[in-house]
Amino acid sequence: MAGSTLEYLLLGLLGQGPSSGYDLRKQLTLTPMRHHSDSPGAVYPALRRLLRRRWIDAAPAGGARRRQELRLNDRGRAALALWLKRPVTREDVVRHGAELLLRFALMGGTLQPPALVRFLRQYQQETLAYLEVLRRYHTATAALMPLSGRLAFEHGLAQYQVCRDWARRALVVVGGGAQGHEEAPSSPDSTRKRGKQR
Amino acid sequence: MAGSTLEYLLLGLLGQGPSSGYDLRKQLTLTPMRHHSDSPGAVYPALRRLLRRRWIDAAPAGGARRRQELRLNDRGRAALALWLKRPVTREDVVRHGAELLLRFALMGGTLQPPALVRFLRQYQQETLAYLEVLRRYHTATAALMPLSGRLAFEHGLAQYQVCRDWARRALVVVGGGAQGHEEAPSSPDSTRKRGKQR
DNA sequence: CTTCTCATGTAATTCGTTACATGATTCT
DNA sequence: AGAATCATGTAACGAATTACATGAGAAG
Repeated sequence: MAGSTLEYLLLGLLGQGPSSGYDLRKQLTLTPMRHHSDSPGAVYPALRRLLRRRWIDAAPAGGARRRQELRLNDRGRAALALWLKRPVTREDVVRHGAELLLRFALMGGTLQPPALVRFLRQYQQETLAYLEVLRRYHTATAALMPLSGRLAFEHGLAQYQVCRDWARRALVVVGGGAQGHEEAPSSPDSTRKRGKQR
Repeated sequence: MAGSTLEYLLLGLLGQGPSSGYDLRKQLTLTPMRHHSDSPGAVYPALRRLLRRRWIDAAPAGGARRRQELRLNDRGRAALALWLKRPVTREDVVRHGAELLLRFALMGGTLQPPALVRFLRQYQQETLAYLEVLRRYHTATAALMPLSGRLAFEHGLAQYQVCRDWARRALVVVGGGAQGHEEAPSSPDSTRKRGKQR
């Protein structure tokens, strides 16, 4: 029942419309943000696992070439939604940041805005808590670390600060920045805009 | 000859002094920045691979308990240095960022400052080139992406902007910020917690 | 004297990587 | 005709994860 990240990525791509294994691979190849492999030895076995679970269906596609059209079915859609709606754990934030962002990216296709807001709230909360841990550790041990170790640690710190800032901004964009629990909307600078593009 | 990231991490930890498998696991557990597992099923097999390659030596440690003291030997030191001095490729920057930072963190123990500078120069160059690719892709396709996809992509962009800023700052700190090109005024450019784009 | 921590491992499973294999079709 | 691309796979291997196993000393 589990499913790897690559499987869910393929599921999400198929959620945008039926495709073939070959075209899915091409999408993985051409996307510049490639955390995942596009090798046939990864993609095709993953697709067959999805077929075995009946999360997708295969049908020979019209055309001269040997080609299978893969299509996300209802079971697959449900499995994908279940994955997307998983709670954001500390473990996810610490060790599977890329997977979390993939989940968020794929949410737009099927889930409604409130689900995005829920995700971002949890993401923000766990990120803030983790940042606090990191900061504490940093002030406690920075003096003892060798220079390169300290710098590397500070790189990690900056990465999670970006996560925090991004979550705040994303909450504003998707419309969950103001209301909700314990966030006093009386302060007018909560919707402060920074770093707009274009 | 290959070696996994975890193996090199263990090698690096042993470079700071002999230890036992159990203590190595504890170090992995207690570090807040844990990209790696501390499970015995990962650590002990990795240590046995290192033993098989004769990169470390084992000796029963004095004391009442059953305990092995593992010690990095010359072959292991050479293998670690070889790994640390590997060139920074685009592939590394795109898909193995955490491994790169681990390499940098472990450099402080054995390599000299010029090696750190070389690493950071390559890191900076590849990061800048990759950022250019990402930026181009972003301006070309941002309008077509769904909202959550666009936001996730911008998260990735911000991550690599942090990498760029960190590399610049690290170069200044380790003393390689002046040569080559660009400026290096002695004024501390505390690029704190904000990556902005033009 | 039982429980906790120390300290080391094994087994089953899963997945990704690398490399190779195979035809068919389109291009030149 | 030959090369490139399309389109799908397989095989061998390495490594991580989870869960379980074991025995001994320390602590209450």
